[in-house]
Amino acid sequence: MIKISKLADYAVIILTSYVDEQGQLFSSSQLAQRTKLPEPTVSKVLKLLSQANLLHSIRGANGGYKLSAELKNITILDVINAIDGTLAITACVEHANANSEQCSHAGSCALKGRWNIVNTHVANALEKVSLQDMVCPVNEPRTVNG
Amino acid sequence: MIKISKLADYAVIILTSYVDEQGQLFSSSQLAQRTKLPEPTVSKVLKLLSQANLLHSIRGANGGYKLSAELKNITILDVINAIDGTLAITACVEHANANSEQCSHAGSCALKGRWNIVNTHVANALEKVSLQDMVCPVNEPRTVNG
DNA sequence: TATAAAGGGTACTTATTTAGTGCTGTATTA
DNA sequence: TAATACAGCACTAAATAAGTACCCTTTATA
Repeated sequence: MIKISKLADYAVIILTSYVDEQGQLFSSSQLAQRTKLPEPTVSKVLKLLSQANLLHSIRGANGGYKLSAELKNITILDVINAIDGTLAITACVEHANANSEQCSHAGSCALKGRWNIVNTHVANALEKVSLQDMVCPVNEPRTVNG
Repeated sequence: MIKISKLADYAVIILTSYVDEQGQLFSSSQLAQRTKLPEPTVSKVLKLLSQANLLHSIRGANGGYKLSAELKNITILDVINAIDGTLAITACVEHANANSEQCSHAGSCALKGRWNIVNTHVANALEKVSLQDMVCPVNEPRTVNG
């Protein structure tokens, strides 16, 4: 099954919880409360998001996290890259990115590098949806060109 | 990490191995030899592909499998659907398809149903790539509009 | 008509991946 | 300097996927 990890799902929930207070600073415990997700998990996600510069962190007392950009400028692809690392649809693509090697079937495999096409297509698709798109009401007209 | 299952990967390898003999009938052991994949696994994949009508199976002695359609008319989405069931990017989408229920965070979750947008985009992306696209040489010009 | 070849289905075991948790360290403010 | 909050690392447990084995059904051919 091709699916997005739960952590990436949580990340979207956490980030979109800023929707009406996009300049605000929230601590990890506040975000856990607001999203009703377990705090240790929220904390883990927040760390990953700040490493990827989707959130800006402020340490010390009264610290917390705030958005580095507006929700409309953060894409689902950004979030997935932040949580799971670079998008890699199959092992072939993964290895190709990591160490320029072909997979173990390279010799007999007619698909050499072909999965990259699929990977690019999926990345493009994920890049077309912003977090703002994820949060706006269903009955509100939107334009997302597939 | 968002990735395609190995079985789906194998399925693509197996199906594309027909490329120069698209009308031919091959037994599972022949296909295992040709693709250099383990026979039990090939056999498992073949069953799934024939259940999804991507392959037509012929039972009995001298039986085997042959393509139900030309490679150019089979998409990556078809293969993934055959192997993994209907594409469902997140648990939300999965449940929505299965039993019309919202996920456990539905009450507090601002994303209700929104993952469907992403799901649709990814499905569209996967539908744009055919097995023929996966097999033709890299240096041969192709047109795949992302 | 018996036998062998080949697909069909199911269930089980093992391996891999992902999720979740906890502990310790560092920075900052009151 | 004490309290608060982020940072990083490592470990455990749970879920998922992969691989394998077994027995059943179908059909061609001797």
